[in-house]
Parts: sequence; structure tokens; C-alpha cells
Amino acid sequence: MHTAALNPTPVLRNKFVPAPELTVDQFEAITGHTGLIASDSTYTRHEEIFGEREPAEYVYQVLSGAVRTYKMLSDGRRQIAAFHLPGDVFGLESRSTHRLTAEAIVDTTVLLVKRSSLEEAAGVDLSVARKLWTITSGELKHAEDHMLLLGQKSAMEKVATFLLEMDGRLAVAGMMALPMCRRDIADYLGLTLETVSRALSQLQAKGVLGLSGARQIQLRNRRHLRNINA
Amino acid sequence: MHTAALNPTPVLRNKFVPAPELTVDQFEAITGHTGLIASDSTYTRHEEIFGEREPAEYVYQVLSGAVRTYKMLSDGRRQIAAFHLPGDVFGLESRSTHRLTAEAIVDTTVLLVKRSSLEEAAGVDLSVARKLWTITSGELKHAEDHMLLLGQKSAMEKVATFLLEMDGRLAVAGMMALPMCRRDIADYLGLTLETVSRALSQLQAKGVLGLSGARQIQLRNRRHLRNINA
DNA sequence: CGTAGAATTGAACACTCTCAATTAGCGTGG
DNA sequence: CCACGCTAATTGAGAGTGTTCAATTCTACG
Repeated sequence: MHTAALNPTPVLRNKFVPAPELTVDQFEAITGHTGLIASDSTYTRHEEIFGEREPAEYVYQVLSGAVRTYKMLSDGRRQIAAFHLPGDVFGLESRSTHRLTAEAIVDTTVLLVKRSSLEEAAGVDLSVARKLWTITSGELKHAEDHMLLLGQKSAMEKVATFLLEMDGRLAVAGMMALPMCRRDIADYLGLTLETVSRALSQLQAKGVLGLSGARQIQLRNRRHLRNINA
Repeated sequence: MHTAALNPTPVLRNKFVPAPELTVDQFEAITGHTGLIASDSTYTRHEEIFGEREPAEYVYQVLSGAVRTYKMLSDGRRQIAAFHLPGDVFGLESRSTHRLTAEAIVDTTVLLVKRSSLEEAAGVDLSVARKLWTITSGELKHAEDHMLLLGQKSAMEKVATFLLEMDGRLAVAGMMALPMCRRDIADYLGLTLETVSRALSQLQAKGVLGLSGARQIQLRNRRHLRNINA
């Protein structure tokens, strides 16, 4: 659970910048108010940003790259709670410690703001307080949808839902470049990587999607994917 | 999706009041500030309190009884996100519509506060705004823990976790009276009711717990239950 | 090119589900 | 108060989805 998160390194090599552009609005989620002190930081592939139970000193926003947040059992089983793509805020806590571990999936740059300064701003500007609540509420909505997936959906339904989610979040010109490996997807969906792979192969065989390498996916029949979900 | 939630009926017959006392602190979660307009309402067993996608007019706090909040797929599969017991707040949304359906599990009385008046209070009193965020954040923490359970744990591990959770929330004198049936437990844990029943039987055979009827459970070996969870 | 990690594919197994029958519990009415 | 009837819960047997283990194949990158 040791981390370099609180000691940002000035490395800068983004080999993987797959995602759509950030809107001004999203940036303002954190920075738009009362000139908060924000700085950039870069993490290399697989580097830990913060660990579970660590004090929550900063709030983060992905600028480029991708981040996974997860919980782990003592024997190594891992549940990824969310993937955070450019524009997404993560690491926001109302209590003083992180409930999840966050790691860069690929080389990633983030914007970070001191939690204390955010709390301060929320004390002055009501819209900041409101924004913090709204962000947490959005995460809760995602978690609730994901519980439905984890508890009730079949393997194929899970994969279909995942594809549609990612399509909505990082499709550029009908193509998406997944930043995460099969094991990440599996740990997000509560499956094994073999099962994920089999589901994708089946969908490709049916012409529902096209694979250009394992990570480049083109959805050819979104309707079919939506129909899979009961 | 029709509901009587917004038209509180003055029925009053609590046949089932199993849970521990409320602390003043918990009540004040909603009522403690600036004399918010709060009223009571009663729901009978299995009555819907609000439905998914309905406008969120009220925020609720359980006074007695128990409530389940859930999402459903079109074919009837249901994922219960949480059980709400006396003292618990539910139905709090930062947006204007409910994301889940809420139903009384047994005859239940709730305290309800208009969302608009809460929003108003949050605009004046910063500690109210903070409290709203904290409540949502607490729900998020629960959801994250539950995703780990749903995605990674075995049937026996799920049941063990459930028993410890309920033990902590509604044990009185080492005994707990579950308000929910096996199917509710199953839909909460992402299992079938038969699997839940089998796990409980196994635990009883091992002397880990004692059943007095299906709903009255005494934990005899909490350590064993904790060890089940990797 | 050559290597190492990532992904695919196959076959056998296991855990949980499904279907079915039985038993227990509880409210209702005779 | 007991008998009845309905729902809930337990238990069993068999089937199926997803896992596990293992062997290739692919691909990204030095």
C-alpha cells in the first residue's frame, strides 16, 4: 500500500491518448471556482496513485490516459469499481481516507487539487459544495447500475453492457481504443479473462463487432448489444 | 410504477419492530437543523414508497420496520442495493429523480422531509449541505463494498458477509430478527434463494449459528464467519 | 526478428442454478 | 383451540454456465 501519489514525479510520456476531448465544463468541475490551487502530475503505466485506507489529501481529474479504482480481498481477488477516463474526477472523499486503490492503467496525467482547499472553497461558495455532492452522487449512480450488472447479468450481458458503456465514453469515429487489458475488464465485470475473451470472440464471429488487435474495437451492431440486455 | 408514496396513508400497525434503538444523532441527520418540516408516514408490508425514475420529492428516514431499495431488469431479475433499517436515511438524491425503487419489507413508519426544504436549508446552513454529501458518500462506500461481494465472493462468503452485516446492524442481545425473506437476501447477494438456504443450513450444522424459525438467527461463532471471508 | 506478455482457444471440472418435492411456519376461520 | 390452507423455507437431484488448467497464437516492442 505504499505510494508515490503524494510525491508527484514530473515524468512525461503519453504513448496512449485514446479518449475524446475534454469539455470546458468538465474541467470546471474542479478548477472553475475561486482559483483553486491545482497542479498536474504524471503517473506511468501501473503506477499507484493512492492506496486504500490512505489519507485523502488530493482530489484528481484525469487529463489524459486512464485510471482504475478497485478493492482487493486478502487472497488477491480484485473488484474494479470504475474506470476513469479523461474528464473524470476520482479520489473525492467526504471522509478523510480513500476507500479504494487507484492505479494508472496506462501512462496518465492528472490534475490534482488539495482536498483541504476544496473543502475551504465549499465553505464559501455554495455551488462548490453542491458540485462535490453531485460528483459523489454520480459515482453512486454508477455503482448502483454496476451492482445490477454484477449480481444479475450473465457473462454475455455483462460484456455487452461493458462495450456499450465504453462506446459511449471513448468512441471516436465509431472506433474505441480500450486502455485496459482483458484481466481488467474481467475484474470489472466479475468474470475471468477467459470468459471475457470468449464473449468477445463470439460477438466478432456474429459480426457484432470488429477487432483490430485486442484493444481496438469497432461496434458494428449496437442494437444487437442493447437487445442482449434483457 | 404507480405509488402511494406521495399520498401518505395514516395506517398504523407495526407487527414487526425488530431493530435497535435510534440514537439522537441519527435522527438529527435530517431533523436536527433549522426546524425542517418533517412528517411521519406509514407503509404496509410490500408497499411501494417510491419508484425508479419518479421525481424525488421527499427524503426518508426509517423510524421502524425495514425498507429495500432495488433495480430491476425487464425480465424480472432484481438487484437489491440496500436494506434500510431504523435510523437509516434513504431516497436522498442530488438530481431530481429516484434511481431505485423503494418498498417496505414489513409494516414500516418513516419520517419524511421535502427535498426542496432540504435544499433550501443546505443553502443557508453549511452543515446541512455537508450532511447531505456525507450521507450520499456513506451510501457510495456501502455500494463499493457490495460490488466486491457481488463480483468476487463465493456463495458461502456472501452469506457470511451478510450475516455479519446484519449482526452489526440489528442484533439485540446476541439475537437478530431478520425482516426480509430468503428471496430478498438472495437478490441482495446475487444468489438464488435455494443457495442462501443451503448456506445457512450448512452453517447451522456446523454450529456457527442457531435458527429459531427461519428469521430468528443467533450467531454462535462470529470468528468463523470472519474467517470465511478470505 | 526475437522475446515476453497478452489474448485466444480447448477440454474437464465445479459451483451455483433450475426444477421438483417435501416440510415448516403462520395467519385465518371454523 | 385446533384444523386448514397458504406462503416461506428446506432439501434433493440433475443440468448448465462460467471457471480452471493448459496449450497455442498473437502482438507489441526492444
